[in-house]
Amino acid sequence: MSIVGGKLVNHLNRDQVAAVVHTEGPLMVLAGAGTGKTRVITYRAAYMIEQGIPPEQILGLTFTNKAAREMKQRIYTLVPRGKAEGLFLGTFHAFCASVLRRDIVLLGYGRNFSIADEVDQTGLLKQAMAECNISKDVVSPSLCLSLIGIAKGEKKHPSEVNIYDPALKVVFPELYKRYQQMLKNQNMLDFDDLLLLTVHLFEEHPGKLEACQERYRYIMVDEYQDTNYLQFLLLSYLAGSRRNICVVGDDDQSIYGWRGAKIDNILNFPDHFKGAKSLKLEQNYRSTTNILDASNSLISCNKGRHGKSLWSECDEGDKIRVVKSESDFEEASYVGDAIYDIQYTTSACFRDFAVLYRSNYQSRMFEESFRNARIPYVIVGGKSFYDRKEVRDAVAYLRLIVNEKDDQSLLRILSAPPRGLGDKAIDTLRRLQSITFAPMLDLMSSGDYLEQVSSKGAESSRKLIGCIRRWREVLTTGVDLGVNVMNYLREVEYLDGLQRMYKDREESEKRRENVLELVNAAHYYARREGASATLAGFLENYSLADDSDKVDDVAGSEDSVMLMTVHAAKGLEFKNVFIVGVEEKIFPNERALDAGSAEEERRLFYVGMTRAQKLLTLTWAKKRMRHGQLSQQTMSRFLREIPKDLVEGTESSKAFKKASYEAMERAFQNFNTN
DNA sequence: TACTGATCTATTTTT
DNA sequence: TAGATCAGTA
Repeated sequence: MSIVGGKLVNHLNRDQVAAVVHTEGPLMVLAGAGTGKTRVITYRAAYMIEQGIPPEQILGLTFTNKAAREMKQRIYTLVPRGKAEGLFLGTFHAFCASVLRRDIVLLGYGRNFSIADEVDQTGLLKQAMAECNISKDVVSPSLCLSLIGIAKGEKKHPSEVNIYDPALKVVFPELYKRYQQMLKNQNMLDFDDLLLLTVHLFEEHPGKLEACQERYRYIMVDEYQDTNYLQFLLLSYLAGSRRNICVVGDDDQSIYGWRGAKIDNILNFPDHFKGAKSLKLEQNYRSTTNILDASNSLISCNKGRHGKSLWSECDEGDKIRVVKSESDFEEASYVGDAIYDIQYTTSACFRDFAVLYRSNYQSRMFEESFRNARIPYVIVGGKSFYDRKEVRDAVAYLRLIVNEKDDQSLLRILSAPPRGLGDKAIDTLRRLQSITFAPMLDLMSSGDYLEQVSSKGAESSRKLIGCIRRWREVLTTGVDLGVNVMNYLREVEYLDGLQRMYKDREESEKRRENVLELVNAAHYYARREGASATLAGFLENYSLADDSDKVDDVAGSEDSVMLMTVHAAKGLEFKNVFIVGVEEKIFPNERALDAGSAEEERRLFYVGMTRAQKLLTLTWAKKRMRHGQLSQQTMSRFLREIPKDLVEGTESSKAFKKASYEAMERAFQNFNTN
């Protein structure tokens, strides 16, 4: 029982050790916030390797690439050099993508499939609605998409999905079918398909499943509370009769129910895997006892929990600050002010602070305030680099190279930059496709098409297609990826086209830089992967990159306050945390309440609270602009659920005065001592 | 076809 | 408030 010479017990507490050494048979570890969940997973992997289990037999599944990356790094430091080689540690989606890249041909798709993102999905669905003659006034595309997601996540036939809207109920199965057909025609998979088709593959080709079972004999799953039915199914298939499956999670931190996560998976694990050992980790190493007690008492308002109570050897610490402001504006300036104030008293860096909110739009007020106060900040999530229009356009050009059936991408680039191909050309393509079912890219070089568009359109079509075909030869080799991507984008007239698309000089330059940033990413990717680099591989990386991946890009390099949603903050910790907008209808979110997710909102708030190590501040404002209108706000129910004796209440205007008074006093003292 | 300005409307979280 | 969409014009 040793890890790199030392005894396990020197690194871990009793419960953690128990989890690490239980390697055979099903195991559930209920790990509260900050109880060393990652430590257990990484030590467990290291321990197994040390026990002589070949690393390639270990499969670790996470929800984010970041979590996977961090665990991998930690495992590598725990075992002797080279000993962890071959271990698979990645997201569910990445794992499924890798399985499908090998065998998806068996399901009638091409191995060069593209992965549809939300924009592609919406485009596809809108087109499906148009073809089925369904007006978007009757059915909202976004609702429909989320229902499709739920249907897939629960592996349900479209007619089995619970739909309250009678109009949608009637057309849903048809829409679903059409949408799915369009995806397949374009050789595209949406995120849910990655999981669903892997399950199909295993069901229809048992040999493929057996091969996987044979290879991956030990399975570990992080954040098990966020798995949906498909993921559960996948896991139970993979675990097979060996049942060497270890899941780690926290039912109190299940915050993705709206995306189909089934908290029941973790609540019922002992039933699903009979004879499973179950362990609880309750010693928290992160927060002060005040923060823990407050969090515990908030979460205890929920029903249907495994029931856990976190404790800590840390001291009491400061009380929770609850700050009332007159307005959203005042709230934002208070937070800025408080950051400076806390910096003075605790010598904290900017990166020791996080401002957490329920919804992305809430960031704006704080951005302005921080800019004025000269506080460096980083916004995590929201409209990220990859979501920028010019980046997406550039990616569409690349996707078309890899997957010639990708009509979504073709439609995107047709008028970016404008090249005389507009509605007319698109109509023609659609019409032709409804007859021939050929990819639009092919149709564009057909005589029928060229005859029907203007001579200018025909000319630029020929040019565009020629260019794409030429570069396909070059780019699919994967050689000099960065350079070639750059030259392709130039030759296809995208880079220079930016100037025509954005006539404001400054703006077009900015957008050009962003595209070059993407080129750069391709370059880095190519360097990292060496000989195995392919354009397809780069695009897959891009598609599966998640929001938390973008955290370290910036966080490591600069000393900045972090602004993000509570969802994005899961798994992170900060010395000082501000949860802002703690008001009814905002946190808990109004629509979530309507949807009956009050308990999930509470768990979300719990996640936010437990991010704090030292100081937790909860702020709310009496008035704020909502939908462009002034609205009177009331304090969130969550504030009432925290015991009064753990709280120190203030009003921001008073706190302001107090802070500035203290700052003056300090300055005065400094003046005297110097 | 492409661009402009006006109007509408929706604001939850995202692998 | 701002983004998305639409209708009308060059």
